[in-house]
Amino acid sequence: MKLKPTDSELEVLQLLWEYGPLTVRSLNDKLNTHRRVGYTTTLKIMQIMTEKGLLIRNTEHRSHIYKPTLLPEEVQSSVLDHVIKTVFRGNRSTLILQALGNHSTSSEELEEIKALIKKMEEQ
Amino acid sequence: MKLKPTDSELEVLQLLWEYGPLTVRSLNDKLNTHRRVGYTTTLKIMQIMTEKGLLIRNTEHRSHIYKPTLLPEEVQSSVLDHVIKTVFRGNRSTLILQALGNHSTSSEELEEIKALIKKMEEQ
DNA sequence: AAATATATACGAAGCGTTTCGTAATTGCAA
DNA sequence: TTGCAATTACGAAACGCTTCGTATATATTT
Repeated sequence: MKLKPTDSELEVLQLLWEYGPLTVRSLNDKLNTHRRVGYTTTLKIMQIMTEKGLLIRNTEHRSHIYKPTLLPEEVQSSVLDHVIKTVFRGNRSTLILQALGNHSTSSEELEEIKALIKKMEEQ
Repeated sequence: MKLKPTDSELEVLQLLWEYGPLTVRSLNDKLNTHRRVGYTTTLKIMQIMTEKGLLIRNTEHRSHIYKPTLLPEEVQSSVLDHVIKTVFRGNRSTLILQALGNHSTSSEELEEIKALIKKMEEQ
């Protein structure tokens, strides 16, 4: 899967993943709790995302209801692959070490990661 | 640091980090081993990057010599922060688990990561 | 049913990136 | 020193994203 959603598109996806399918109106309302965006701007972006296949919409009623075609994990993994390729010269572990090293990670997170490593080693 | 280099800009940076300071000519040559790009295209991109402060150039000689202003780690960390914020809802460990989980990681990489976790726990 | 409100559709402007053609400049060689 | 080759500078076109105004369509309300 070869995706590179824009930041605006990601905002839309995040909200739809969090709240479930929404109309343009309600999604725009939620967007506007964070930053000021015009209704028709949001409409246009969601229409383009639909053309691209990022969203599908139910047009039975007057207010169309939009939902993502992809799961968060699918988009995350696609973006991650792209970043690894372009920013980390294809070196995945460098990315992991960067993410681990440059910031304080809580001990719960560390435990979680250790557990996953253990599981991977057992295979 | 708030950066979001384009893919073209990252290509340039990667080559400069790998080979050291270069003229437009030689960088463009290296680029063209991978894909076809016109000389003036590369020139323009590097000029814009200089305006942005991503590169600095030595103009003593006729052929200017360009080099990055930032280290790979600085750009990596900045891009990573942005991805974590926009794609992973600010959740760093989700990114790490994704990077670990979705692909086969070699046992050397796993050892490297385990070592880093150990070091972090000891602090 | 007519007026009003709300939704979608359409089109265009502004901006940044990429691309390249062409002009201007500079160094080197004949 | 005149001409050629290489380099930078400039400008513009094409494209995609974001933004919004306006037009059109569709409900709802009075």
